[in-house]
Amino acid sequence: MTDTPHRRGADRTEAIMRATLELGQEIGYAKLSIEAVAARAGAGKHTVYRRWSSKGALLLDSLLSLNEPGLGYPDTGDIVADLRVQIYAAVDLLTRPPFGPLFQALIGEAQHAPQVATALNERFIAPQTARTVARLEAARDQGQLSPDFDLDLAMSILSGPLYFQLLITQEPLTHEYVDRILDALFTGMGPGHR
Amino acid sequence: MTDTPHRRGADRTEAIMRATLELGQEIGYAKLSIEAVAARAGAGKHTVYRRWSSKGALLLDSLLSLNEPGLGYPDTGDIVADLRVQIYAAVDLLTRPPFGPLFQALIGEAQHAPQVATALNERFIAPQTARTVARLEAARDQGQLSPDFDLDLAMSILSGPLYFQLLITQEPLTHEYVDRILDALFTGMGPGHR
DNA sequence: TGTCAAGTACGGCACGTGCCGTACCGATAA
DNA sequence: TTATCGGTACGGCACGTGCCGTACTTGACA
Repeated sequence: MTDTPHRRGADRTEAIMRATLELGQEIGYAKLSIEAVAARAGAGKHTVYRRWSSKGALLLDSLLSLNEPGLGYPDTGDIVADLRVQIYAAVDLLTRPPFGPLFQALIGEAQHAPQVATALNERFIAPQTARTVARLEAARDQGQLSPDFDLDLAMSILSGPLYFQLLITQEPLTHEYVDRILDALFTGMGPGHR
Repeated sequence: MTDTPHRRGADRTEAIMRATLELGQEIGYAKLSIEAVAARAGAGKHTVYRRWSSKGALLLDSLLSLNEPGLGYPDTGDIVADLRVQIYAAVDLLTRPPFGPLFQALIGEAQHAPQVATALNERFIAPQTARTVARLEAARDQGQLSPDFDLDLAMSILSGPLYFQLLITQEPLTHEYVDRILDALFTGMGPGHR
């Protein structure tokens, strides 16, 4: 079964995505070539191009293939604790190889490939955002947040600084940093402006 | 002056950076090639490679050459109003062509070119951040903010969501959005968590 | 159920193209 | 003279496509 040549369909798809992740981890996204991926997977270039229109599309599928969603998105009734669990999980994912570095490179690619940007948003960012907003909304409906609490803005304040550190300042993402953001969002910046 | 062949030094540097910005605006960063830049500038490729080690380094210099700092960073005594002016200016810069789109592409490039990332941080992000933090620090020293006000965290909350929209969700950056972030930071998320 | 022909996906190879980064050349300026 | 310049040529690499022979799948027919 393993040696049989000319396997088909999902078989090849998986082999190619696996090769993409392996090579990406070994040599980095920048040096990754479709030719090398095909060779590693024991596939022809046509087979790659038939399913993916670009290196970015291939990497996005490859990354999503190893992201198991549904882990760690609880609703215990404590909105802050639940959000902490969600965002810890997101930070862990963004940090852990091979997902983290390759995902970061994919965001980079998206900056000059609009199709990749759209796909990345629809298939990863938006669902992740939706889960957090849904949890916030539930808390608001249960009276734990004020009725005029701005869900989308809260979401941006939770996510923005994380991606800012990941993509711009390149400082490490830590759970402690997440705690500080949650503190600022829900209890304010110290006594704050006065 | 225009037709004289074999001009030297800073003359050539400026012509090459101008060609980079022109071509970048016309065809986008992804399709921009050193060869095309050299041709447009009437320069040899060697002259480009002598001064810049990569396309990213060239674009960074080109972009910085048209960013005139020192505009709109006032200290009127009103911290919120002053920050608003600063961040409006930053948003305008990030939005206005040719700077905006090319800068965005440069951040993308930085994701898989560490040297570009470092240079981008040192020569653009860090100075910008420092100005904002300095203004916040002055406000804290003057008693307008509480003594334990977290300057760096505030900076992240101000910048993060902006870059998140610019790089990830690709929604338009507006002054109104800046206002909402400032509101959240200095007056809290509605009555907020309770 | 068994056979076989048509259709499809495949691996492998070769091709032309575009851009890379380097090397060399003759011309021009300091 | 000497360093810098524009221009050109070069080898190398990866791109995306076309073609070929093979292996697998499908389904009609007996």
